[in-house]
Amino acid sequence: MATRAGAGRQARGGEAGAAGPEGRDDSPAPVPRRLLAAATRLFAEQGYDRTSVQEIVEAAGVTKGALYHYFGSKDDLLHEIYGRLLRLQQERLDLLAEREAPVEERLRQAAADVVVTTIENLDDAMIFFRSMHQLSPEKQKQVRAERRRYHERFRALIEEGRRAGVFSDATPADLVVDYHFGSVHHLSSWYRPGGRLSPQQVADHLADLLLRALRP
Amino acid sequence: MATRAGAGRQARGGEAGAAGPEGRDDSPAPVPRRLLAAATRLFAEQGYDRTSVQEIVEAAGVTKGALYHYFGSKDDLLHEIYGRLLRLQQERLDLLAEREAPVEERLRQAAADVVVTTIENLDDAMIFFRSMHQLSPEKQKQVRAERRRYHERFRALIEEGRRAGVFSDATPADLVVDYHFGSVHHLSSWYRPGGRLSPQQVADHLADLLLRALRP
Amino acid sequence: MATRAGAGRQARGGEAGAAGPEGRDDSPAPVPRRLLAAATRLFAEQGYDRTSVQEIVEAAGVTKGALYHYFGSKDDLLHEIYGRLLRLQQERLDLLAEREAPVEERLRQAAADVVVTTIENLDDAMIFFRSMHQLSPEKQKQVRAERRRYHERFRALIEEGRRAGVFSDATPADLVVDYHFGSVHHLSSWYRPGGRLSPQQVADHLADLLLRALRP
Amino acid sequence: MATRAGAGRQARGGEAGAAGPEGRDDSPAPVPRRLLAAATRLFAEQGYDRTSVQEIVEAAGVTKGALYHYFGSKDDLLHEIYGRLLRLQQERLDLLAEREAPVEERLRQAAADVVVTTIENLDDAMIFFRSMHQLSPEKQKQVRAERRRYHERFRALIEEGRRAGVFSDATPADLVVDYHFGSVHHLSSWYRPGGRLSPQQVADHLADLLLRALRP
DNA sequence: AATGAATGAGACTTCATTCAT
DNA sequence: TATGAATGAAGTCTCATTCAT
Repeated sequence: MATRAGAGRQARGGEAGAAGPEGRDDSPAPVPRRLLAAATRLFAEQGYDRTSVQEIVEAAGVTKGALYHYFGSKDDLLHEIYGRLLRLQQERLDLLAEREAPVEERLRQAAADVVVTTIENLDDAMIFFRSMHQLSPEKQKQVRAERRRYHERFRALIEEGRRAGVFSDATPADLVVDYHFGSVHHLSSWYRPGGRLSPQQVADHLADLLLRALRP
Repeated sequence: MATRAGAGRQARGGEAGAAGPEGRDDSPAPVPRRLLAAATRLFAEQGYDRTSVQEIVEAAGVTKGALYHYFGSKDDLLHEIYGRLLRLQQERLDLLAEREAPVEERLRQAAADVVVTTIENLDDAMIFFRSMHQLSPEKQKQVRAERRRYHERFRALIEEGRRAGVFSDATPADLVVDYHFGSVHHLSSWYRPGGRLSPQQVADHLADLLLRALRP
Repeated sequence: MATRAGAGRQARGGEAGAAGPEGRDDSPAPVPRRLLAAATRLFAEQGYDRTSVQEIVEAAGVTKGALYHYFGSKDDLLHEIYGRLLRLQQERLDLLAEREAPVEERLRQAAADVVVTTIENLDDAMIFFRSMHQLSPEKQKQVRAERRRYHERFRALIEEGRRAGVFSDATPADLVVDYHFGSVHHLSSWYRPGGRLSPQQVADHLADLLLRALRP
Repeated sequence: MATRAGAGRQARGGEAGAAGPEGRDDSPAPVPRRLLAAATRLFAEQGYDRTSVQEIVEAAGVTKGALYHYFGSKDDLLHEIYGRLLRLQQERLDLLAEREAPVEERLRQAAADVVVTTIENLDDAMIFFRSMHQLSPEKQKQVRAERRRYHERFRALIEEGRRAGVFSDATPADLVVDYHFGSVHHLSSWYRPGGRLSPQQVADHLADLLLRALRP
């Protein structure tokens, strides 16, 4: 267990090593990375429960022993996929929210940004929304806590705008947040790459709807 | 085959028979009904793949043979649960949309109504959004077609309002529909019965957000 | 049991009743007859164990209750199919063997006749050779006894010819019988209706091979 | 998939390893070998459909998981049993047919040899003739193709003899082949080890019947 | 760091037969 | 004479995980 707990770090550590600063690295991706990529694709295509460990290791070109060397369980793969997306979005939201700009501008950018990064990681997002309930209760709790932190930061922006008098307060702020994130979750149900609208266009439209709904 | 083909009808037919006109029917619910109720609860609690047929029949107090007498597969149970909710919501939308009232009023009612019925059937809804991808491809196609019909009806209301000049046309109508239904899907992720807001209050707020976003 | 034991008779009784002497009977075939016909086709197509009672009753257009009214078990259907073919061939052999004709002529006709009737009842024959071991031990014993009687009658012809000096006695007679009946069994493995040779031509060739092998 | 694809080879590879060059190897037979032996015996005794996977693994002293580690399905076991016998007989026929000897001598030896090897592998042969139709259609096709190759080689011998003028051409050659192989198939229906005639005696008689039938 | 054989529990589904009506 | 709901045992196969090497 203790040994395996460190495995996640190694998996991530692998990312940095994949390409040196000189950019000339044609070595194959490291094993943990290949496993995560295979798992992500398969979970998105078939669902978590329908994807067997055997399929994952075959797609990654390794054996089961290797998977269990790096990850404590199948469940760990799922958790790592979540973590990847959550860390990315939290980081970007924190940066955007702290910028120097009118609050309505920062909210618009944050609302659009989460749409763009969700579309750019649509497999991760689909897995997130479909399979979170398949995580072990313990890990589920942890993920939910990280998500709450994200929501809180977003809600704080709305309330900041209200205090500044630029947003209506007709609707409880957490309902507004859920309204917007509902549409973000929903993206993986209908958005298809190569569709009529580019990710940025979709993002601008959805952010616009949010801002319009908040007009006083 | 012939036997099973008729089973769906009987399963639904069972609904009407559950309570006589005098309302005093203490006979046990018919077997197909009991099975659907048990499956609904368990799928919502544990997810479709994690719920075994054995658990369902035990919860319903029948044997596996009985289940397969009425339903061709576990998959059929899921399909029937979807159908139940879809038929209900489609019926209500059709009624609301044809009323005599200003279009903004009809849209507001439709937008709120789908929220209320979703909350009132939160188990069905949760199963719907989490497990639809676990249906057989064929049934998935059928469900998607019915859902599309629902969306189309909703979208037609928005476009009617645009032609009447009461809604903005800043955003493509289908995006607006997806925006709203995203929040409906999302309900099962955060709404808990007995919470701060009643189903109707939540519905009014969400409908209000939609209408505000559509203000010209 | 006792009641059902009589069912076989009724099933056969049904045969005579199917068409009156006037030949104008457009009533549907009686239920036991329809069941046997369906079972014969399905057993030949799919094998005995792979054919379910449900399939049989559906193909016959009746219900399971009806089947179990006329036949004590699935096994009974198989037994009845055997009996039909065995009775037919035994009857014909007895007639042929008693004719007034040289023994080599009678053997040739008997050897050809069993080929023709086997081809004309190819489904029954296929079931016979493939599925006899799936009968209950008791019924299997009975069938084997009837078959032995058939073989004995055939062997007697060979020995009659030997005593008359027209057949070689290089080979034990029972081996000769098995040699010929092997090829009869084998028919259902390769003969296809509408092939290059008519049933009678195939029969003549196989009888000829037997007679040639027996030349002194 | 990849794992199972290799299993067949290992199963057969296991054969060579069963006894070392010194012949003193008391290690237990390898798992795939034990499984095949158990399956062969049980299929012959009870038939393919009546033998459960559970019975096979119990007889082999392993678990179900082990069976499915080596064989993709119950069907694969059947296929492997067929393959074993087919490969053996094809190999022997090829050797015999190419010998330096008069064609009637080579045909007689080939005709007798297939009888002897069939008797020596009577379980395999019984399974072959009773259960081939229970193979998956795809595998059935493959087996039929291999069998056809065997028949073709045999038929070529007959035609060679005809061209040499030593065999009658009264009967189409393929009919002659079917005549003989019918009796080979039939062996498992009547031959019992320890009977009146030894395998070789039976083989000589049956080959003799064939040769006598072919006399000009 | 990695293999892959083996486990054992549990998955979904089928089926011949019975019985109240 | 016939129905069809219900049974309950058994069927084949899958899977996450472990462990000796």
